[in-house]
Amino acid sequence: MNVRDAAVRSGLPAKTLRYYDDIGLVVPERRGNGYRDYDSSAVQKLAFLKRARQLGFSIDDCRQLLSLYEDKDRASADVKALAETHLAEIDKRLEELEHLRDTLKHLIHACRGDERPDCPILADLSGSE
Amino acid sequence: MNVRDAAVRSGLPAKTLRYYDDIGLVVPERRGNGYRDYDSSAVQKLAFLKRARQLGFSIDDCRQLLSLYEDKDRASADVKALAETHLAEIDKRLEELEHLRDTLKHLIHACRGDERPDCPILADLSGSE
DNA sequence: CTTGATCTTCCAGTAACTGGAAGCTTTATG
DNA sequence: CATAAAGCTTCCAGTTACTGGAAGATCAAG
Repeated sequence: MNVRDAAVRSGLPAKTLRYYDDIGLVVPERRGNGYRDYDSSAVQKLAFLKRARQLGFSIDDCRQLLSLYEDKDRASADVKALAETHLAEIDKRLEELEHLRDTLKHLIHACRGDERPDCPILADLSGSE
Repeated sequence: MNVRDAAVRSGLPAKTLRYYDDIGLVVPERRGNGYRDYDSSAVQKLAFLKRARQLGFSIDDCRQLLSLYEDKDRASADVKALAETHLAEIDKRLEELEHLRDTLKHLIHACRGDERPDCPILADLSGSE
């Protein structure tokens, strides 16, 4: 099947399929005319990737997940370890963002937001607390 | 003062100062030998930028914040509006990440993580629920 | 046979730096 | 004073994961 159809079935843009081909993530067969030819297993991998990306896994993580997915002798422990590492990163990012949000909320709350120039937000940024 | 000293005082890497110069964010004077020459007001702006970046503002936001900072006739409402927009983006990102985290946690919890191949994480990714 | 839709590759741009190379200037040392 | 080390300069490439667009080949329809 052509790239467009594979794109529709996998839910990814055709551009992304070409990109995944370029980086060797999902490499389809080629027809005589040079067109990419995706079979159902390729489409399945693409859908897998879409979901994995939605879960925030990096392309590198996806590469490993994909090879675990295809390895019928895998240990689920390896998958779990990958996911746990990823979860830890998300948790870290969450903490950072929450801290950011709290600080910002605090500053915004303190700012009158009128036509006068004095502003606690700018004061904080300029380090003059 | 040279780029290194300005870097130390502002808390940013010298590379970043050169970058900020390139993009016209903080453009120092130049000495006869071509060396950048930062004065204390430039260092102040750099420190301001460091803090603003720490709060997650984009470079574009920083540009506006900086011009508001320098505009003594500014309205604090403008600063507040910028910050509120930024806060909304952070809140959105937080929701997304929290959703991610919950899904991942759920999947990880369901995975035995032993040497056997069956794995709910891969099952979810492959769409076979 | 021509038109229009798809396909191909390749280049550039995104955000905000960071690392490194090649080369000039200044500073420190013998 | 000569020289070497340190610090400065510019410029190019790489990072992440695509995305947009141009130029050109191919295919399907009428």
